[in-house]
Amino acid sequence: MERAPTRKRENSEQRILDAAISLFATRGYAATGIRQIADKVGLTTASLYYYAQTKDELLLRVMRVGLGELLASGEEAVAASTDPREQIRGLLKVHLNFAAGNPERARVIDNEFQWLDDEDRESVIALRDAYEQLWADAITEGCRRGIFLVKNVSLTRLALLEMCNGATHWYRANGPMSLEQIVLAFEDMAFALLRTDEPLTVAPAPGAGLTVETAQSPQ
Amino acid sequence: MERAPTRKRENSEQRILDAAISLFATRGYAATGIRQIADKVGLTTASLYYYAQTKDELLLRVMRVGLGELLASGEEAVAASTDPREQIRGLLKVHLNFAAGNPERARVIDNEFQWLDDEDRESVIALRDAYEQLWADAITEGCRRGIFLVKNVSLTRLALLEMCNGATHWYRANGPMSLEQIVLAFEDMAFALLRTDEPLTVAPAPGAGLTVETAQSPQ
DNA sequence: GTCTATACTAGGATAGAC
DNA sequence: GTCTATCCTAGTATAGAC
Repeated sequence: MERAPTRKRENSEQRILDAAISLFATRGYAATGIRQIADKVGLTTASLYYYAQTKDELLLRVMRVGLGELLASGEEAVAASTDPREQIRGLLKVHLNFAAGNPERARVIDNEFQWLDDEDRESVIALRDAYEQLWADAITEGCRRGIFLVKNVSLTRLALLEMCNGATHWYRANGPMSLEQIVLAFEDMAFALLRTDEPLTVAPAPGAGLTVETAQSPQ
Repeated sequence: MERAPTRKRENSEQRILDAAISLFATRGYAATGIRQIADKVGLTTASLYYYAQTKDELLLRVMRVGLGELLASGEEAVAASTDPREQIRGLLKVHLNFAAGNPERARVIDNEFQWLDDEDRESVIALRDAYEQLWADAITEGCRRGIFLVKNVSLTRLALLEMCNGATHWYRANGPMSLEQIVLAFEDMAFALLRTDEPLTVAPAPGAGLTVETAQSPQ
């Protein structure tokens, strides 16, 4: 029937979620009051309850939507190539775009899921695990083919993701490095990590043959 | 005169700090009530105020002590050798021992300094910066000598530290990897990161100007 | 859809007895 | 050194008018 209420609803709904993201990111979920959210949107607390029945429903929605997008983008990136190197490149781009493109939302998703109740947390962690599995699969497949050389897939995956998430702490849109430059820099670091060090542990004599292992099969 | 009050005081004081660390780590500073701290120690909230005049004085003490220890250990590790590789090895060991040896305290130090007032936060960040500078100096010196090859010292330092801090999230004392094994694995990853891929394809002219950026914010 | 008004709980902090 | 008792503020959430 009438469209006005719907338009209005979508407006306030999104504004409430945006305000929640911003406050959850800077003050943490627990320290954020619904009064603050309401103030930021320009509504009263009572009005918030028209859109969400509890405070943690807001958090849940932020996480479900965000992780859903991340997972979808990740799956798309992985599907774009069968070459593990290209898959990692794609995942890096997706992850850094996500982390730097909306660092507040990324920080909330990263840090606040302890506040969800058991059931919700489980469903959110399932999304996160599915996403991390994309990385694990690409790394494992790269190792299987001898393109990557890592001793411990899980440790490497954690190091890579942790490294990328660091960007949510220091990335600024108007900083000295563009997002493209950052992606390139992280590609360098990621591919450095994806080769085990052992073949390199002998310090190269300067000037002498700086033989660097290129990606090659172990046989 | 009497020693009893002193002994008593030191006992409760440490117990209060330990309880605060544990609660700040699992629930966050803002979501932790002084009533919870008091309950955990077995005192009343009024008694807490005998030891600390405000809640954030507890947080400040945790951070000052912790970062002070970390900085001292870091300086010791760096002083133990002039070889940047050994310095990095020492810093890795110090950092991982700190992060895994008391992950709760490490998480508090890492995540909660936003709650300090401006003056206290400044002094705490100065400690953290001094510690991070140890890493930056070791990396820079390694690059100067042509031992390390990194494009961006700050980005690499951040990636390394972020990677290590990840251990506070997943390390368990009774997990499948011992702390020694983890240190070794991180040494591999760290030294992999400290050589960028690209410059290695060209043998660096030894001693010649391998111009390396000095420490600065990565952006 | 948004409001006013309000219920109820828990927060940090203090005074003063023991 | 630790307590009881209490102040005041801010928290989430709800009822019901408009």
